Amino acid sequence: MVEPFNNPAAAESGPTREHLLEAAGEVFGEVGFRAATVRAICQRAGANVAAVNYHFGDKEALYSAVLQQSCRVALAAYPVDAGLPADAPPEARLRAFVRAFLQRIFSDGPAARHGRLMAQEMIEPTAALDHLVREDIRPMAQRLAAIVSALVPPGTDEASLRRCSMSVVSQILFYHHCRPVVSRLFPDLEFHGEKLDQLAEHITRFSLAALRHWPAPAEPPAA
Amino acid sequence: MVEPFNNPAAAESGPTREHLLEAAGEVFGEVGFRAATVRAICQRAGANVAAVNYHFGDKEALYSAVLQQSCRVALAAYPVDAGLPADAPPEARLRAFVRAFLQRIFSDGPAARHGRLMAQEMIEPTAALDHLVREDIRPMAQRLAAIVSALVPPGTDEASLRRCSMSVVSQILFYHHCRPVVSRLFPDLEFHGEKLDQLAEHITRFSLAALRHWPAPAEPPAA
DNA sequence: TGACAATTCAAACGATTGTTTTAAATATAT
DNA sequence: ATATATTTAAAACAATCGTTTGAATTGTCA
Repeated sequence: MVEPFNNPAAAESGPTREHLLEAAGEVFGEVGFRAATVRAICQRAGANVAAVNYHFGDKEALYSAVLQQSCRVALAAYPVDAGLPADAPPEARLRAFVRAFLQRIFSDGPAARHGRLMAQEMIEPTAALDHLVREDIRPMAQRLAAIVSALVPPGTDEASLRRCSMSVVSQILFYHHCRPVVSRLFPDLEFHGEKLDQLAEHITRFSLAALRHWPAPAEPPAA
Repeated sequence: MVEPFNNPAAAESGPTREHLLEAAGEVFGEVGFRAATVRAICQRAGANVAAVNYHFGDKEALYSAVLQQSCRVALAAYPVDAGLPADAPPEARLRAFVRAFLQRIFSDGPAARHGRLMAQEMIEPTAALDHLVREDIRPMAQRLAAIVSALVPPGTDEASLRRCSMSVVSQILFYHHCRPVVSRLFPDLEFHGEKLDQLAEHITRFSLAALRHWPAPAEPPAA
């Protein structure tokens, strides 16, 4: 056996594999999948150039492993409900959702990598995205939908509900996805500490104002 | 003279240069700056491999030219105010702004390229972004700020105003920037014709509901 | 037409990419 | 300790990249 990368049991072996995952997370997050070179990753990991192919098969398999691990790390660091009971008022749950999401994206630690990786995945989707949407993003979207559903008038149709959910997340993701433009337009903006909390508060208030005053569903046309 | 690319007067010479701009717009829009190869561009333009360096100097200069031209094309195809008088009611101006922005991004024609190029510029900003922010994005941001300013209560502070503007554009850009995830979550969503108008209407209503009731009373944070 | 500039072309250059090879080093088990 | 399997290491591979070169071609004006 000279290629342990397809051995599921060996997936937790050796420190080199861990170092590669760590280094690859940094490099991929900094320059993206395509611009990242296995040589740069291996150098940062203190490993040989052949280490990636030996431990993971090829560059893309390493990237896939990085993406899934970074998602786990980010969600573990900043849980969706931030320790809030499921029966808390929807306003509080929305506020917690927005805050945790922003922190997950703008944190300094390794949790921030996931945000950068996802942003790059939006430009050049890889096969790893399907797995991620199925396992992590869809459940999160359903959680938000539940919160939004408790805020809009009862009987709001499904399509409006989905669009309202997206109006909420869009405000969160915007500052991250469009950071190059945002920081050029407003160089004084910051995205950590108290400033991040203020941003979360703004998004929450804006969304609450819209959702609370969302027009009641129109009368369905008689069939 | 064997390098006409730095001759401003020669910038409008020959059909090859135009073909290169056209082909480069397509290729850059499809795969991004880094993944695009000058060979692919030249092949699509029916030109020699050396044509890019001859007419533009290097690959990045060609990209810069493409980015600026695509911005002009997109703004010409879908103007910001959509032929609306400046003294129209702010609600109508917001609706026109949102609609034109969405159409600019999701159009099928060459105007759509600009959206894709900008999305990639968010991931890997090039030197061309500074010029673009200065010349096109900032004026557009100020137009939106004027509309928003007419909708929120007078005396709203500058920071809130900026954040509200961003809450509006964020909803527009979201569907474009996160399309890989959105279309995996909701495969039935479409972004053209009537569906696009409905989306514009949603974003307008959501934003109007929020802005008209700004500032919304914040829920006291859960203890 | 003839001279000169502008443009195109095939070919190659130098650098970098992901990956493979082959052998040496290390760990593990008998 | 010996044999076996696992892991590391240096070197090279084949492919592709942006760019350059120098000659051939085309266009232009006297």
